[in-house]
Amino acid sequence: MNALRSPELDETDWKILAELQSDARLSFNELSRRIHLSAPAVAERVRRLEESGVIAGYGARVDPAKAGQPLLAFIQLRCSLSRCLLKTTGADDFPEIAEVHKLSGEHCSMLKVRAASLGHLEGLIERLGEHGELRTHIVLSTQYDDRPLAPTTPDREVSDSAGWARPGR
Amino acid sequence: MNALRSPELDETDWKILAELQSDARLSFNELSRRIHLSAPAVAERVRRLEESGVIAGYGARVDPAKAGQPLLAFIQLRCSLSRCLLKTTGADDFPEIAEVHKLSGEHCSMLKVRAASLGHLEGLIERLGEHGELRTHIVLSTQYDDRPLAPTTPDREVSDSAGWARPGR
DNA sequence: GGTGAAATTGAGATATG
DNA sequence: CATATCTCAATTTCACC
Repeated sequence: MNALRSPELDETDWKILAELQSDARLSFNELSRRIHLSAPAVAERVRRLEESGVIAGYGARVDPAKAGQPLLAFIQLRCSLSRCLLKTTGADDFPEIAEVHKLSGEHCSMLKVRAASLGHLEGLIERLGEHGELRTHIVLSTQYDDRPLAPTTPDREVSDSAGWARPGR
Repeated sequence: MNALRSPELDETDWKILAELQSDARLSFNELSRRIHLSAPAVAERVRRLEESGVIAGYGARVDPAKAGQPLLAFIQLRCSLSRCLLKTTGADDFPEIAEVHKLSGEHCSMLKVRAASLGHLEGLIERLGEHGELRTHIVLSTQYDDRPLAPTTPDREVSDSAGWARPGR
């Protein structure tokens, strides 16, 4: 179910990912033109990226505001350890929940929710309040939403092991 | 540049959006089959959804962990009002920033960032710290990430105006 | 990884029920 | 507005260099 080796992505792979993240419907022809490679070569790379799971899928990006849900909020849930949300009730009961992350710190969860109106958001918060104490941050505006994943600059990763040499030799 | 009327999305539109969010590469034929409509009708609806901006685009979903950036964190930035991030320095200098939201409350911003390692994250936090006091929440695990936008259940929106009747009559 | 050609597939338009 | 069919164009994929 997993790729064997670490999916080391080279520069070409990142070019492909950049193009495909901004337009999932590019044909191999067009894609090969943009990154200056032959179509079969690109197809092979894309196939590998899909199989290894780096590319998880292709989806339409829906503008929440244009779709009638202009309000965005982050909600921190401080719930008793095992009675967290999604254990007592599925998240399917809350279509307005876009993301759920388990946080370090005080056994909290971070929710990202969307709502159609302040009234709607108020009701949602009330329903969520039953699962624990919560702290709500209402978003006033969004500068960047879901920016495409870009390669990490390798020059800064060196400090990961705090400069220790490998014990090998 | 804008649609004239409010983009009232009916049930069929939401079916289309659901399918397209989970698979952006569906052909009109396949799509029409799934929602039980004719291909031309579907094509017309999709065209309208694109033109009105409800569908903002189509993109590949990249798995950050599989792409070498397994760490996720939320960072609240408490910066002096006008010297907020993205005014002194562009966000292009920070490829690891996935989202930037301006928050209500204490003039804060909410950042969502991804990193390759704890060392990488540490360096990022240091660099961000120059823009103001910050509070970091490291994500331990993610239950839901970017769930597809779903229609808001209309039964709860009624309470928006707190039950007041229209003054018309 | 590049090049070529053949086969499959989907888009668009038209005419009809 | 749904259906059917047709045509055209585009892309995928294969075999070989």
